[in-house]
Amino acid sequence: MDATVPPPHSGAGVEDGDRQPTRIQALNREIILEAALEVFSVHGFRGSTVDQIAAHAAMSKPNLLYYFRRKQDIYRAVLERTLRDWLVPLAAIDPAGDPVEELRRYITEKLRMVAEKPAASRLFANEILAGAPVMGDFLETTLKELVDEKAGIILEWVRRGQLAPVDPHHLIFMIWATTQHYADFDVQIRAVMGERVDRPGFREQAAQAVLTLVLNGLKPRPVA
Amino acid sequence: MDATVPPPHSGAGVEDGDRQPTRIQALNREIILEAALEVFSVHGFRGSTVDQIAAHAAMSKPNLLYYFRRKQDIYRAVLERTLRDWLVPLAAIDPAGDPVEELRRYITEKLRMVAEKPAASRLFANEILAGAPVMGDFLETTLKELVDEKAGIILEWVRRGQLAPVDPHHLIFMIWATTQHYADFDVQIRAVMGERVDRPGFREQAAQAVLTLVLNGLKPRPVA
Amino acid sequence: MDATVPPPHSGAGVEDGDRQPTRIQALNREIILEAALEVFSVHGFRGSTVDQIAAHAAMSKPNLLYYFRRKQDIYRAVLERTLRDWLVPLAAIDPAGDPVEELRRYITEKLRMVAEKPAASRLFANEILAGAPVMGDFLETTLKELVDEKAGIILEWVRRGQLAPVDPHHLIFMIWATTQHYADFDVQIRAVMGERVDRPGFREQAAQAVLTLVLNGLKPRPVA
Amino acid sequence: MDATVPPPHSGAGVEDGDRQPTRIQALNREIILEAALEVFSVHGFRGSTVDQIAAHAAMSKPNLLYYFRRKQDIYRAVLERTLRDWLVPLAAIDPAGDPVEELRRYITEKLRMVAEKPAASRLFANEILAGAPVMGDFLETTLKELVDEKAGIILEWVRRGQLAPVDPHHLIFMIWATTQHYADFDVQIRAVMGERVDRPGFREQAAQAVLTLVLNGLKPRPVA
DNA sequence: GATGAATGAGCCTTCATTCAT
DNA sequence: AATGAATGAAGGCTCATTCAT
Repeated sequence: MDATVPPPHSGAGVEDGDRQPTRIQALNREIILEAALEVFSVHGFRGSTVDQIAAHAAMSKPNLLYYFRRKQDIYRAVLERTLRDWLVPLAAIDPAGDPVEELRRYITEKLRMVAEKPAASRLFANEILAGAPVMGDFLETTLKELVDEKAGIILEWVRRGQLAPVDPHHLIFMIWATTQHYADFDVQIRAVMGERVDRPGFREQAAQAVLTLVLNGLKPRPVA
Repeated sequence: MDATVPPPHSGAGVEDGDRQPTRIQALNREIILEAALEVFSVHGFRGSTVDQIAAHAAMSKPNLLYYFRRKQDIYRAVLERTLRDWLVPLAAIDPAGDPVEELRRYITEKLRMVAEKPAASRLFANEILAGAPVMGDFLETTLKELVDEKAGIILEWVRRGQLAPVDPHHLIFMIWATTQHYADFDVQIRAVMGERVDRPGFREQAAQAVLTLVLNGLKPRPVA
Repeated sequence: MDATVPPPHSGAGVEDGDRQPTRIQALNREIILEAALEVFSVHGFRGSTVDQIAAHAAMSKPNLLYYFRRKQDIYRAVLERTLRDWLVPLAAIDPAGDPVEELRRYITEKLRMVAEKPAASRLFANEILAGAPVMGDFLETTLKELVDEKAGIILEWVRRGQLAPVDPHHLIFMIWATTQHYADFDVQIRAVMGERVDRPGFREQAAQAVLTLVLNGLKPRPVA
Repeated sequence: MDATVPPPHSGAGVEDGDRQPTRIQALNREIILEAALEVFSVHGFRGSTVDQIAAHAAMSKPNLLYYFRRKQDIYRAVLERTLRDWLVPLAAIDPAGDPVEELRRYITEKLRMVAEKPAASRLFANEILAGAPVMGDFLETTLKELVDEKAGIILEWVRRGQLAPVDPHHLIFMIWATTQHYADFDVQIRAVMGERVDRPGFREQAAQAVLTLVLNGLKPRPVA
């Protein structure tokens, strides 16, 4: 409708040039992303409103949009930022290490992350439930490559008899499922467990259960 | 029966009087619930629109609202209906049966249900991620009671040495996590596994992996 | 962001299928287009608001948008509808007729149309001033072809000595300019002429002036 | 001079005090007005944004508003400035000169101005189409007086038989219409004429056509 | 039973304008 | 003289819901 005129907003906003962000910019972006994580992780993209995020960030809506021009931009930013951290523990699996030990470390680390930032886990869950409209590419490229690599390592361990014979991909899925479950289904767990969830030691107890089941199932057994 | 006064009851529409629903009414309600499941399971309650559901049901929006007066009513109905089926396999765990066999049956049954109606699993996931605003009560009452009961059974099995020492609640959570994961994170699994997902045998392979890990982890081991 | 779900609004609105419009639909669309003409012709596309149009149409904004889903759609509809009528007088120029008489008829007809629907003329003026973002294609195809055809006729008249030697395109532009001026610059004319504008006979006087100048300038003159 | 109290005058910004504008101030005002002309002339007042103007002026929005505190102020300034020049050729019509020659000069001069600053012409057109909300007063006073005066001169020429009998006001309108048309409807003319518009000689050709038609129509004719 | 028509409330986004530096 | 940051007030459009037929 308007090809003759430069797009609006070209003289404003924060994402314009490539200038270094000022201190207040960095701070506010941080605040916004934190707030957005909180909101998006509960209601998903479509169910969340910019108003909610602005309220969480204690910021006026237009000011929030001064930092991220579109709701999508905020969403993408939170998602990407969290994605960066998310794969670190998996990537750290060392083919030269002891199989069971490596897996134990991976699971433990993952549980720690999930306990520390359950909202991040829920954000992913929501995105994937919605069909991964934004994260789709990432899943099919970066994630797939990493998983395939690590699956290869696990397969090798199995071949060498260092692990019970298990399909490595499914093993990885199971670790994801069990570790993230404590964040994603937190409400359900609280409903069932009641106050026990907040007692000290609950996290350790959960970790113990996950490790016991997964690792015991993996340890090569004497032929019986 | 004055038409100018809104009907006093909540679930209005067709459920009004005490008349039996006609065949077409029952059919349409069925169609709507099926459509609603499809839509809500992807976008959650807030992210879904009545329009989408109406479109899926190939029905006009006012007609749909004739059967369920409010979006919430549809949501609640589809949720409740699915809940009824959902707990059957868990409830079926028999204290008198063989522990490993009972668990194997439970897991297998759960995987079958999830594979057959993945949308139902996603509907729950969405509801719980959103904080279980509707299902909350159910979780804290019906579900909790059932889980506690079954946890008692498992605990007894452990005491008797029929199972490795595992916290029964966490065991149940892990079974939930791993079985539902294949539905809830389907998109991710497809992204990572590619076409393999649609090959025959994939489901069996997944079942095998879940069973292997969980059950092997549970079988009482020789003192080593 | 949402490729997995059919586009919203698919079950609503009026433009959906190819069904015949009901009587009330036709009526309301008419009312809306009339109101839109009034508003767009004054403020142009970007300067007009859907609110204004709705107010002019004595209709709520969402109801208006029920008939035309986007502001653009309304604009395009008014424009296209007016375009249809706009070229009729030009198209009617008959190569077999008397040149001066044909032009007189054209000018007179154009003045009549402009006097009857000055808003239509202003709508065009606005669209063209804005760079014809919507009408551009039409100008370069339909209009150009028609003008070229009629220019050919005029040129032939000139060649035969039936008209003074004038570039036919420029002649057409001048007729457009002078006839539309009375609508487009109405405010200015009123400011300068005061009440005289509303006196009976003003229109005829204007027509006389236009005809006198243009046609006298065109009549072939004795070689002097 | 208290900084916490808003300045009492309307045209604030740099025009504040009685200080002479520095060189850079004058320059920037010039740049802004030039940019504003470009933008307002295309989209009109309501359709234009301060952002667009700032972008055209390669200036930050707050800085622009430092020079003109409100969008209206810029608009008014650019309009008034252009108005000053606009009437010069009309004012120059000399009652003592040769009628046809005077008109030829007026038309030629007007065409030159319009060709040189088409944006100015479009700015007027937009303002008048919008109902002359800002220029209204000017039209009813200054312009009307000038036109009336010149109309008197023309009338006298007609009376003396130096011009064909034409209503002088309408004659002036026609000259305005035809001369400004080439700027205001430039897009349309380009669409119809194609590349010919940019060929050398096009302007002269247009001038010739306008002069031929208008002046031939005016030359007193032998009684026929 | 079914649907066309209508609307208040809300949501994303833009924009003129102000504030602080 | 200049700019980053902030905001109230729209504006376009969607959506759940109601009304009338």
